[in-house]
Amino acid sequence: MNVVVVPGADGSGLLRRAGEETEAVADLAAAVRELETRAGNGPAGDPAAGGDGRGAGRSEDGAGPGGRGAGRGGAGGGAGRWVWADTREVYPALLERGVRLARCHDLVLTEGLLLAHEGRYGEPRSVRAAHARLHGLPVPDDHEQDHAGHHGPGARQAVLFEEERPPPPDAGLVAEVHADQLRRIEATADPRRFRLLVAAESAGALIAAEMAHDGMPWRRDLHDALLAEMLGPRPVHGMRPPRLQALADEVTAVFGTSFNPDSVQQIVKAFKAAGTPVSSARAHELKKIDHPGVAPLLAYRELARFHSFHGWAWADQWVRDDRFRPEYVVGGVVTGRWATSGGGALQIHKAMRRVVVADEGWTLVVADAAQLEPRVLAAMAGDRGLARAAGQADLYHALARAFGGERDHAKIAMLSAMYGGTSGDAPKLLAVMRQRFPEAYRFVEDAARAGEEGRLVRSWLGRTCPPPSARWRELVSGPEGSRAARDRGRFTRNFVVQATAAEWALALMAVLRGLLPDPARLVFFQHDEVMVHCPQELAGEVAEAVGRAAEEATRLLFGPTPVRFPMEAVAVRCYADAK
DNA sequence: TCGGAGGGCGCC
DNA sequence: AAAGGGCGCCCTCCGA
Repeated sequence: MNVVVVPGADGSGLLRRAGEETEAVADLAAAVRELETRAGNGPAGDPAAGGDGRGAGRSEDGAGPGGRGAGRGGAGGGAGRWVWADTREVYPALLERGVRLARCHDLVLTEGLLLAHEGRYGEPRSVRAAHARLHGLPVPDDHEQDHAGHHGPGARQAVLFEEERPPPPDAGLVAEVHADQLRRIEATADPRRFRLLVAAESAGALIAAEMAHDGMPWRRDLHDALLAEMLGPRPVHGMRPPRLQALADEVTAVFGTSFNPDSVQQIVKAFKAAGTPVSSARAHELKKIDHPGVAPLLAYRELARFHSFHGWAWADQWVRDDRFRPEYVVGGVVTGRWATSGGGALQIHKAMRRVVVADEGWTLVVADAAQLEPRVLAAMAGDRGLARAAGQADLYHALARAFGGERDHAKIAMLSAMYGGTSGDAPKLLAVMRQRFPEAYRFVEDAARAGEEGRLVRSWLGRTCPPPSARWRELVSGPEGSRAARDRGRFTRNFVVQATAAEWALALMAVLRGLLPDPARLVFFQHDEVMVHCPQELAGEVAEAVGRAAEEATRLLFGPTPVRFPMEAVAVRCYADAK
């Protein structure tokens, strides 16, 4: 049975079960826990669990979402769900109380998916807005509480705008919007797929909150040691670290005293004055010329980037108690990939992986989907030849013969087809692809054509791309029109593949979450890669769950298909040791 | 003083 | 002739 939840002040809230009156409860977490347990989703957490984030990642947090029986808590199930406006407004507080839930329906995320599908991309997604649309009333703007701008743990508690926030909608209104969404889902082109999309997106919202709660293991002592090794001792605020200053001095000595190595303009000007002009200040441009300033400048830039992205200040803000807790934004990318609103979790430099170390007696199970996007294309397009190759562990190797025996040529052909590449050997290789894999070729070409003509495209499950802007429509009928059309064609061409790959990954995580034995926890997700933190003795079981989740995600999306989605999991003590 | 644009580059 | 998808983040620069 579905239960509507509206959070109130001081841990209270409203609950409304289908067909019943709204019930006000003083302790929302306790009431939710009680109902979740009764619904057979397993213990929803230990009442004694405190709010200590680090401890919560360990053991006293109680069983997860139904423990190992909660496979149905994944993306598929049609059983009861918690229905609420926005997972980010409800779930973190429940997690603090040790409550974990199997399934939810996130109305704001779903509204976004539905609006886009209905060709109304970008309209306000709030429950109030949805309700107003439903009744033909004036639609309020989304009250932007996205917390972007004030980053850092605790930003969510920022009281700055507390006064201006409208009171939460009543539970009846929420239930009404939910019912309307269910109707609209049934009206989509393929309701089964769209239901799956909504379930996966909502599961993603739960997972994102849980990962922020549990945090990724992050050894601050190792991080500090790494920084000291690369940059020297920590400087006072605003100063360059010693190693960085030394490189800056070196560059300045070459170019003159007022030279700022962070200034692109000055770099280009300086190389021009030196008689070695460059078309840009990019590393690969600078590497082409012979000048004594190049080496120290590039070394400076690399270190400077490290200092500002992953330095002491970053760690102060994002790492606490040896846990990195970024803020994920589910569906933050138009293709359905996640984004982050702080912490840069999806751009963590590979060199930082050596500070990601499992707790004592625990291990990290790391798995990534190999060659996910071409496999997704093979499955979507129903191309027999490509699907046969995608049945192999190394898709590009299996394709090599079709492209004259060169694995690299097969790879360039596939990437060019998916990204719209046309440089180098791409045209020649795409001609081969068109001949040998006509359905796959046509699939991406059709998507590109749709984009060029200003039409919308959809992912496999029904996520819909944004419409072209008014500016684009202007441009496309002007003198530079073909350029604008091509750009949008490349976007839609890539959208269908990237968005479906994101769906597969979401489904994988949703299923995996339900299969994980307690107290194993998902702690990191990056597009096609997941990390689970678990006691060493569970590593084998977790690795096996990853494989099963990949198979189940494939079955949920594509049904029977010869395409394989290999997901090899390795158990490592340190992230840097994975692959 | 602040915000946006653009460059550059890390991740997928 | 060249031409490549999606992001976030930090920096400089420039104009309101």
